Amino acid sequence: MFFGEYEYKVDEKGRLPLPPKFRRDMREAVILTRGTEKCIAVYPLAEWKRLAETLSAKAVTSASQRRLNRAIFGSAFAASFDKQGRITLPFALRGYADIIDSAVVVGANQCVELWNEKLYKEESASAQEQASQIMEGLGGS
Amino acid sequence: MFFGEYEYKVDEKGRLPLPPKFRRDMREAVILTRGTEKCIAVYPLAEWKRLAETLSAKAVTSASQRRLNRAIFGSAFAASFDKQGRITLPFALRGYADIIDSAVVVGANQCVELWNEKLYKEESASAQEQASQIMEGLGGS
DNA sequence: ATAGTGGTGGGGAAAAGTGGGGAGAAAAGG
DNA sequence: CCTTTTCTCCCCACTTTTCCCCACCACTAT
Repeated sequence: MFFGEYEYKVDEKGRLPLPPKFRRDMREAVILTRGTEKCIAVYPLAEWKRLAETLSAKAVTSASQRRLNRAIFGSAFAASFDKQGRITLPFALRGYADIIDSAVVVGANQCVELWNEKLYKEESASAQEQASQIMEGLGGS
Repeated sequence: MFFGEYEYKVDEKGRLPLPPKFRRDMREAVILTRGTEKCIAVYPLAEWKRLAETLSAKAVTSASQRRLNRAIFGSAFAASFDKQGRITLPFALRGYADIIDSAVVVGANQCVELWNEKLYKEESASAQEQASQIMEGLGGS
């Protein structure tokens, strides 16, 4: 289980360190994919395989099957840690998530998300607002 | 299992490099065919044989059998790697997929697809949307 | 104060991307 | 049928990128 929020620099070679706590649960390799929102999702290898199987099973027609394969496997990249605990972010994903020289690393339960700092602030602000509205409706404080 | 998305140049002789990770799983020769969508599908030889057998088994009448053979084997081309890890794309397939001087190489689980860059962006956008909808249903992120 | 842990940066070796040239085979024309 | 031309395939060389390792600085905890 991943949680917490950290900010790290991305160096000129596209390398990003992950918090030591996260590394321990990702000893081997990880899979990087496009997140549903404009971020990069990082899965432990085993976790991603389970997810991929689950998703593939949902497609009924062969046309949507192929599409799903493209979306799931096409946007997936393997990455491993160097001796300093960093992973190299593929250029395609950096462009998608708009991650240039720094990234916010967010624990999101099963996976870890990598965000552009500004985008993350907006996202978490609206998430906060949504949560507040729900609380209002519940009559909570 | 193939995954990831890469862009390579196609030189004047119609040669296209494949990512090293893909080559390892295609040690010998590969089969190129027209994809169902406007792309070129690349299968490892063994994988393609299995696929061809599976399809042939579905044909009941001899007429449909001949048709299938035409469709499957007619648009299939063998290709092998040169010392630099490149394959030469048949002109017929390049025209079909609109691949001129560059191509996007996409891992799609059992096979690899080759796309015109612009066409792939369109396709992957809608594929991504479809995947997101399915994920919503699963409650995943 | 010191040793250990973690973030940051850079350099060197190896691999991969790109382009061009030459030999052989196939095809076309005399 | 032979010659000539074109096309294809294979090999070689160069440039760029990537990967891995090492070193430095900051902070923390003992």
